[in-house]
Amino acid sequence: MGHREFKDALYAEFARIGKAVASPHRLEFLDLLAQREWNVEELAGETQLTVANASQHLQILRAAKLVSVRRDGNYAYYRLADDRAYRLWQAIRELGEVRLAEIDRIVRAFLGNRDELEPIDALTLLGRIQDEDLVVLDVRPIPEYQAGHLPGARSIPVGELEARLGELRPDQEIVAYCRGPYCVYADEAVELLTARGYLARRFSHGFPDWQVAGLPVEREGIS
Amino acid sequence: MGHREFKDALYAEFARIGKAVASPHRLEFLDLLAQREWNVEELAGETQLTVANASQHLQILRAAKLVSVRRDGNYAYYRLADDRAYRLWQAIRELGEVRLAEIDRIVRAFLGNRDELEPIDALTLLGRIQDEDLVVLDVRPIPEYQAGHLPGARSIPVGELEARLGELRPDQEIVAYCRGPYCVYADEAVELLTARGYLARRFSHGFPDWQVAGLPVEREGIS
DNA sequence: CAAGCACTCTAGTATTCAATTGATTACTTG
DNA sequence: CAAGTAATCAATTGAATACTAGAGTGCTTG
Repeated sequence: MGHREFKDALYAEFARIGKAVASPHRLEFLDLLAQREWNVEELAGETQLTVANASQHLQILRAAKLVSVRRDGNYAYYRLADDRAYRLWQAIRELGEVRLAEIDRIVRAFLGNRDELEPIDALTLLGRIQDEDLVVLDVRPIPEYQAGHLPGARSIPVGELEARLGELRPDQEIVAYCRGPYCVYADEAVELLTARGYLARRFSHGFPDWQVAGLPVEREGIS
Repeated sequence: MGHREFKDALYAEFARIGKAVASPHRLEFLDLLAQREWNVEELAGETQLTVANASQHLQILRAAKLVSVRRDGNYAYYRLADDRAYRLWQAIRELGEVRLAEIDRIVRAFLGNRDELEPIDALTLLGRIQDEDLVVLDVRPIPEYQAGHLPGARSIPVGELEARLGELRPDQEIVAYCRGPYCVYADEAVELLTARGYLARRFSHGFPDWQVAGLPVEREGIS
């Protein structure tokens, strides 16, 4: 084997990982799988793909060792293989921030200007997480909250927030978070809360970023 | 714009970055561009692609904002856009290590068992880099050494090493490094040096990893 | 300003990939 | 063990991508 054949074989192997993240649907899968484990039907429903198509994308992610699967009866539960897989998605996201032109245009077209929401970063939030006058609010769907959440966070999925406003004290500051920096749930929650007179901000990132940074997490139990 | 259209547009944008790293040749380009800036002909020669083909791959990397270009007369000099681009390649490489089965098989088929070469990590090397009885040896091609190297490193490209053994003192320990963990130059150097009775090891990573970790680097000048 | 050079673009072809459809497998439960 | 369900596989279609060859662009130099 010559130098060239060696390099070709090596880079071809790495490119299998690259190919795995070359599809929009597979990137969305990674973002979802970072929240909790999902079975194929759930993922297909969440992303509006057919089950067969979702399954095939999952095979590709699995072949690249980005996700792993656990079988339980009829169900196949997929999850991220490890932190490295999430770091790859993080690296792509961070590069996306450079592409401000396109991505910011897309985000703003949907959300308006997010800077007004005064995002709070992880370390600042960590420092204040025990404060009595601060409520950390997990606005993701309940299964994702159950699979892991910020310490002391309360769960109110964004769709139920309006109906459950009574559970929140107007004298407390609220920090909402969701799946990640490009997830809109927390933005929608902050917008609603602010309109109703609450002092609300969003955590700049999401639960998986918090977790992969090695910060403390809580599991189980609805508050 | 509905939730789904928003997400589709967003992930499609991120997938452009994923697609850019879905090709073996483009990954090799990233590895090379992390060493120094190259013009199109040089890259095409190094990777044995046609100039037109290399140019097209570079356009794709540029569109994904992974590389930037500087024009000087007839020449177009390409370089990595920033550290984030290298971190993406790092993330892919680290995931590759999980795929031990295939990649290790490829590496071993070419290099034999590398564990015998006793790699030294960055922090250990940093601690000993001033030692009188330690020589840090950059075995990459000279232009890459000139574009930046470890502090105090001496440049002997691996192809010239055998002829220039007289420049090395047998009583000094030698740490060789090259482009990165999957570059073979340092392995070949260590193999040659060990066979000739020198005490030689390889740095576990490469110059770009050292640099992106924020460790000190030197530029210019051949020693 | 003509010739040479580095690079890029355009077309054309071969290949690979994505999504759909329908069939099949693997497991569970009555 | 038959029926039902979740997931996967196989085959097909159309779209996207990779590579080549040749033309074209823009800069430099005699």
